[in-house]
Amino acid sequence: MSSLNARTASTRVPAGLLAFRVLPAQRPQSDDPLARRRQAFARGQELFAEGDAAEHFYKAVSGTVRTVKLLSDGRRLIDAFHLAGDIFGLEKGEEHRFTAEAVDDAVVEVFRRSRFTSLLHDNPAFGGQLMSAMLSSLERAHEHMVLLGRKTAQEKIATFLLDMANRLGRNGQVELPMQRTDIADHLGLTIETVSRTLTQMVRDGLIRLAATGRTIVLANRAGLQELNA
Amino acid sequence: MSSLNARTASTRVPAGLLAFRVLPAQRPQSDDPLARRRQAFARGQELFAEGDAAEHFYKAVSGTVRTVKLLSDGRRLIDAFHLAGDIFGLEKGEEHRFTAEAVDDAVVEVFRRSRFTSLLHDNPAFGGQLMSAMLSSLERAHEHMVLLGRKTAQEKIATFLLDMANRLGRNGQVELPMQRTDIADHLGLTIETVSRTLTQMVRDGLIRLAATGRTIVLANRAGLQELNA
DNA sequence: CGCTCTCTTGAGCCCGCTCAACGACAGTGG
DNA sequence: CCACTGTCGTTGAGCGGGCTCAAGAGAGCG
Repeated sequence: MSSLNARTASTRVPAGLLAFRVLPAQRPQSDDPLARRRQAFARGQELFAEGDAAEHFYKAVSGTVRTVKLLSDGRRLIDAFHLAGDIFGLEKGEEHRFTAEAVDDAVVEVFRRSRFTSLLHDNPAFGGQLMSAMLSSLERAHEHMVLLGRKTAQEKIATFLLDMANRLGRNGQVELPMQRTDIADHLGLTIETVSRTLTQMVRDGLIRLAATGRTIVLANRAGLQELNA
Repeated sequence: MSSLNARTASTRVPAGLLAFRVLPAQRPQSDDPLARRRQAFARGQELFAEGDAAEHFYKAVSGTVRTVKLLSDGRRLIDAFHLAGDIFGLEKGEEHRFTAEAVDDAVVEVFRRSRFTSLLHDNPAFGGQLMSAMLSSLERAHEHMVLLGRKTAQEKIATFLLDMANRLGRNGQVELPMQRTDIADHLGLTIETVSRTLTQMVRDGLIRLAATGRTIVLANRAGLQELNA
């Protein structure tokens, strides 16, 4: 690991897509106690960066958002992919601890954090929901630590595919929203290992790959489950 | 990785230590709204196991508690070491998602989870504290994912030592409460690699090891910090 | 049709793993 | 008192899974 796998996905975006749009809130009444609004982000666009003031937190509405941590030399880890319903970007301190970027075109609901503390008092039910979301996030994080620390490449990929299929799959197949680099940086692997492992899984009859490589058919779910350890 | 490092620390305990004691609460008035009590656990003793009903959650008072996840073949990952003040064991669902064991003789404060939801309503301040503890836990988990997924053995050990020194250290030295196996299973390494890396750090003048190997002097904190990436 | 981005595939290497042995203690019992 | 036993940590030798470096094939787009 001489260069320590610091290759990072180019996140450049076609210039025309860079401007974001503030969408009208679903119900734009101004007395919404959560002060939420909707916002759309184009593929590759940054929602917020590590170190930014954490004035807002977010709930994914559609599309996919990745939260990213970087080491000083560029090595990258994607903590999580956030799909519809997932809450992210809520911080204890005053700054965001990671960067959030749109994996594909994504729409999120934006909440003001300043309302957060008062909300816990005025609306304990909302606090409970938030606590529940935090606990889910923590569970995911713990599971992912086991994956990163103790699973083989094959097991990592199998776990990842089953998870994505559970969250996005239809009829035994998944359309992955992210590219190989993102998968690698999520699983603590290199892009080459991800590619090779998928190819091997095709040979083993566990999955089938569509032409683009983004659509994956789970040909042998039981076989994948065995690798899920 | 043919046996995939499934060697696990023996957690057997001298028979005489196995009985635990329920300590008198600090202020044993029965109107404590948090319904807390204190409990002591001997080295190696289990607080709760993965799959147990999650009726309580815990706050470490003294000593060290590890939370552990196991794969089916015995591979082990220690999510975290919990020291005085840390909250752990709070679940979203009805079951504990990991096992908690005392690393050394430890005392914890035990909270009833059944009080949890009502507490959020009756005592929003407590809810805020709990939320804050959850967010801290999440931050730690995210940092640890970067370590597990992207750091080298040397960097993992350096990060670990600095973290433990910040939490437990005095006068530039730390008395580690856990054995090498625990360190390995926390960092996603083997016990041999932990041992070899520490030895190499001694050779490099970064640290000094006491005779027992548990006490570590940070001889060159700046050097360790550089490895912290 | 050239340019860029993404993914795949090959060849070879190295970091951290496996397997193995040993030393230092602590506890235990004859 | 010392032999016996189990635990914990260290060290050595050798291997292999996943990495690095490199090249090339498709797909999408201006």
